[in-house]
Amino acid sequence: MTMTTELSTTYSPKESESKWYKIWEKGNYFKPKKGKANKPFCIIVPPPNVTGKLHAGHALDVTTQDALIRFKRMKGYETLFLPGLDHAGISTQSVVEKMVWEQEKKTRRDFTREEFLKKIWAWKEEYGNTILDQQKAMGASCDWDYLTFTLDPIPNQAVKKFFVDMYNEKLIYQSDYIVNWDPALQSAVSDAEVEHIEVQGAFYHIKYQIKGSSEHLEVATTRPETLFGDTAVAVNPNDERYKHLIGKIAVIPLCNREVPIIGDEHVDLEKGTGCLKVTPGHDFNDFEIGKRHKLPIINILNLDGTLNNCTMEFSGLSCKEARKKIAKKCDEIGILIDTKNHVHPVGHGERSGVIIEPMISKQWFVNVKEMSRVAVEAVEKGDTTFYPKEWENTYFSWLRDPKDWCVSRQLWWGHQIPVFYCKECLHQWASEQNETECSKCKSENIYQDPDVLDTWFSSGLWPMSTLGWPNEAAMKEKKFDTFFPNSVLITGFDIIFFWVARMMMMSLKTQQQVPFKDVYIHAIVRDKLGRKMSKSLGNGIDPFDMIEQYGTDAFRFSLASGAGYNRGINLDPERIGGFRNFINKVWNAYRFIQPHLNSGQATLNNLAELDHHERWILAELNTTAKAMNEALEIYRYDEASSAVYSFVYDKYCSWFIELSKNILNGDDSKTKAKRVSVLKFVFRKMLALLHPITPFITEELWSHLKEQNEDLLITQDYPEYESQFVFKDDQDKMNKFIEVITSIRNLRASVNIKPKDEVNVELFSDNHELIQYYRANLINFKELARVRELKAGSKELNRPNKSIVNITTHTEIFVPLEGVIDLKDQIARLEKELSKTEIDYKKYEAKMNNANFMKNAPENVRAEVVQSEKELKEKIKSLKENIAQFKE
RNA sequence: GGGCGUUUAGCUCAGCUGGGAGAGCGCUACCCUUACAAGGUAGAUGUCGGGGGUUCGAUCCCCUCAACGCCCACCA
Repeated sequence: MTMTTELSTTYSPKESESKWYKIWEKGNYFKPKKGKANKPFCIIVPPPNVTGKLHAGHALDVTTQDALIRFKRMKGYETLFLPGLDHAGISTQSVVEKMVWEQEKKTRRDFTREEFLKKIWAWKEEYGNTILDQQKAMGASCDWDYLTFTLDPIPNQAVKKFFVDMYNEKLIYQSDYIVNWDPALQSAVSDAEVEHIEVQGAFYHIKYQIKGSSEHLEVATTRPETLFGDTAVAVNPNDERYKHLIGKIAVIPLCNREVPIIGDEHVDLEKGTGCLKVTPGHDFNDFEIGKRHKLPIINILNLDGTLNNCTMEFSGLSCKEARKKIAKKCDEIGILIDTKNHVHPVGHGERSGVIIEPMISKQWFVNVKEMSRVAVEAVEKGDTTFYPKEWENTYFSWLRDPKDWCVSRQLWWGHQIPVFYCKECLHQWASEQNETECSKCKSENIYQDPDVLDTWFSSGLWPMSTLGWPNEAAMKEKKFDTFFPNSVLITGFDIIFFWVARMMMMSLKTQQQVPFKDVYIHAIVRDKLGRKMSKSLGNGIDPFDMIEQYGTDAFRFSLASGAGYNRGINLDPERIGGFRNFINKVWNAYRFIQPHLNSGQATLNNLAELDHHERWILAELNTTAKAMNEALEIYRYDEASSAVYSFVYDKYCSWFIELSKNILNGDDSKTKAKRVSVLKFVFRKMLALLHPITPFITEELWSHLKEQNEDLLITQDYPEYESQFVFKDDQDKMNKFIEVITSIRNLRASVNIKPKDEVNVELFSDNHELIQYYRANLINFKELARVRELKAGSKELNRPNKSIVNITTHTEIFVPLEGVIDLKDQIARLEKELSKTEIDYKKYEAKMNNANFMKNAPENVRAEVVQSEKELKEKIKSLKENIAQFKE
């Protein structure tokens, strides 16, 4: 008895999505298991910020990573997809500070450190997991038992170990150095966290008097307010204009401090006036000049960026206000010579958005010189490969010119720096333990460095710490040796410096090997007009809306179809709608075969029994499997998607299902059973091919198609290329069949024959094999082009009189008509075809007549040209003969 | 200032080591045909940014110009 369930004509994603995710997760399907490939495969999720909400970029992360994980899992790899969360020091602390201010009108300084950290932890517990739920909604097949937070004990242990080892090697050092100071955060930040933005400013030309002389220097500066910090004036030693002044004394306006005039090559003769005020405390270049000339350093700023008490009546003002007032005052006393508009780049805090002030401050630095050299070498040697390869340049450009990494942050939320100070003997030491007494004098009067480490310090150790390093028991439990190095890192290009480079350095330093074999840099998701998604533009696409509207599978397919070696994906919700339709197509293909399922088998026992169309669809399936395997191996999700899309739509649905209808509706039960088996066999393979990209609908349909003893689709074998399914001749013939059918349909449409009305068709060919083939396919012409009677014969035969005609290579298609035929129309159509064909033909003819081509072109190209030339010639002959006939 | 990238059908983009240009969406016409109107059938559209070169042959390689975008860079 055939059991049929009523199925809706449209697929509704919601139910199957939540259903299958739970079944997979509860059934431990996401856990690493040894499979037939007997190799590990591990991807670690770039940990999203706990402040975060899933955005389109994360959705792309999940899609590309999960598709690969599912693909490899099906291929029998021991797969681990490792999830995590990042404490994101600055962002998270800021969010909580803002919240506390709104709720209690208090700043963090109104609390003790412990009290405030408690608030952040509470916040993290409450909101931190939403993004994980969203990843689950995207279908991420992570082993959630591996979930790691960057502040968990093991990452903390990793951070301490790395820091202490580096400290003891003197590769981490403390120094009074000029750093990027973020006045809003009141913390140092690293170079990578500074964004240079072009702003409209001005060059102020100010007169600096020379002591004991009537001469003066004209200094050009964009920052007159820093003149209180000037400790020299510099000119280029080769500058004829000023050379004679070197060694003399200049007097700083307003404060009348006397400073030397020095010569330094750094000064550009062309820029400004060629005369530079040197402020070593607040400018990176000046700091270097100061070092070279042993100049004193004067700090003129408070930690919040306002001017301090070295600045006379200007103290307490912001730089911006002070600049205005100082310029005004200089003007009043007649030393402001000129003000010129000037557009120049100014560093802004990546997180805070405020202007970064270069300031001298005692901070911790990592000496990255050697580590970056090793990291560059590893990629040059190919230990790690970037896809697409061009991104290696970006990676190199950062690491080949390394600056020491400022890692201390004056924040509370993060890994506290494991350095201790003794108040008694002033001893300083680093330790992985929570120290209670001085390691030297045993005094208990000690304290730990209050600062925390840059968030990227713990992120850099992520591939190791998530797998248990440096805790040996944890490493064993988490199978460090199996999953490290990871197989591939998938992320966006915006964090190549921040993250990829640091992981490379820190892994090579601690493990003497690279952290991952491949790095796939995916595109940045933009809106449909190619603009960055941003709150201010309001053009953000919320993944949850997309899932709600179109279903996760459709959303994943859209992202996959846009993910190749490109830099941007312009995501248009309408496109997702298109893929939703595709998903629905799969659903309906299932609805078509569903009533017949019981009469067929899931396996094909005897390939020799298969008919032409069955061999054809298997060959097409095989081609698709090959293309998908190859594409996914090299992160060409776009190619994989388009291959499977075209197979499902253009091969299976448009032709194979159509060609199966007469068999399924017929009486020949043996033929029918065979056809159902093939439909089922191919459908099952098709689901497997699709599964990595669209896991939910495929698992849903698999549950209807699987045998009782079979497990879920997520564990089934991924279809591979198989030589037994190569049927080249059937593919060629089928292409011919499709061409002729299309041609008949075209003729019907050209004279408005109703879809229901039948026509007679006569085919004339110069190819005997084709004639036989057409004759054998009578029933299919009937089905697909509403043909009543089909004659196929040699071109030697007479053509029917009143007909409409199309000409293809090797075949003339005649549809005899009863009524009046518009000869003009007919001739026009054929002549259009003729001229097109002739243009084509001439190209080939020219080649054949080109001795150089015949001499130089490779054999296969030549053969192709010869073949095409022959076929086009034949077609032209047909066209001409028929046109002549109609003109008579 | 340095570097990278992009420019192909109305829109978004493929086009692998050079052999004669493709997809999706959109558009037009006709169809509710017994899997699917979230559908079917047929159809239109390209000086492959401009110019030059290499080659038997260039969307693809080289040079050059142009437009757009991104990244890096010490605020004279």
